[in-house]
Amino acid sequence: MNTDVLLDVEHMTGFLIERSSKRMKQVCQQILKEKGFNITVDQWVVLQELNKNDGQGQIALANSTFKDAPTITRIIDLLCQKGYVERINNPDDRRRFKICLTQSGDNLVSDVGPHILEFRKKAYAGLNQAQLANLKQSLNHIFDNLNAI
Amino acid sequence: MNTDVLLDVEHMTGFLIERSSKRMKQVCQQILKEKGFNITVDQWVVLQELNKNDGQGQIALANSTFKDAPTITRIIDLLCQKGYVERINNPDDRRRFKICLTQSGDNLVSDVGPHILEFRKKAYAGLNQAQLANLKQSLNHIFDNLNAI
DNA sequence: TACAAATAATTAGTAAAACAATCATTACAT
DNA sequence: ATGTAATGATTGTTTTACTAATTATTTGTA
Repeated sequence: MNTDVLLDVEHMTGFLIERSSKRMKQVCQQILKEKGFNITVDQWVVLQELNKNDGQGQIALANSTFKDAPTITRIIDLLCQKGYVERINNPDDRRRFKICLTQSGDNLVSDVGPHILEFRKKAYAGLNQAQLANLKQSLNHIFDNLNAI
Repeated sequence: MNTDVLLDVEHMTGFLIERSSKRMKQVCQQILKEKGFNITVDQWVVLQELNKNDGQGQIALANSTFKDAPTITRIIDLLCQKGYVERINNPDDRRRFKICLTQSGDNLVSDVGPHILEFRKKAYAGLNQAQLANLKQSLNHIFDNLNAI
């Protein structure tokens, strides 16, 4: 196997994407813990999506958070246990739940939100709008390439 | 919470990084499965690192693959079971193992390698060297920002 | 209407990630 | 030289990801 090929720019990119992704999650989780919030980053992502669009079914929630159905089931289980979310029966389709933030969940989103914004500021410090736009574009390009397979 | 702030460029970037990272792993895993290789992407990452630098201890391996020590322990366990890797006792320091590719592991790396290179071609198709360099730079910038916290 | 296909959600099993705690061994410091 | 700290690896627990299989309900069709 050709070591030169393995060590070039293309080789590292996938690793760098995963590394940044992991580090962002690690630091974000650390902040949630320090501030005394008893949720994981993935649970936060779901709460935030519900805050934008409450009452979604689990499949819709899975799509909008890029998680799969079993994962959403378990995250919702945990968020229900913690009282941040409720499964509401949908009379129009008894297979489906409406997942809704409780008052407690709504309050949590309001409390956590500012810390997440502050985290993002730190994460993206020193990158200008053009660089961020390029970053987004390249990431979407790779994502689209892989969806076409 | 201000929805406008949540929906701007900065907001989405973290999600896009994670989404691309996940999709890359999904597609890569799918290729490994289709081609009949009985390893996970994370196991491949470790094998590949050993191919570059054989005989590392587990801590070194953890650092070079950006995984933590317990994760490496378990990945090495699985790779040993499959016969691709061996834990060699280190007489200089009896706390430490040398993790070494077996002949079978070495063959596997040679067999898998070309498929991974082909995968990368597809993933990065349509991005030129400058765009890839910018992507790397921005990802490293974010990573460095978060290591400074 | 009845039967088959599709959909929403759940369950089970394995792998990986994070964290904390533990154990053995080595290094250091007085 | 002995006790303490640091290091390498492992184990345990919880959460997430993926796959496959299952259940309940709805849709579509013959």
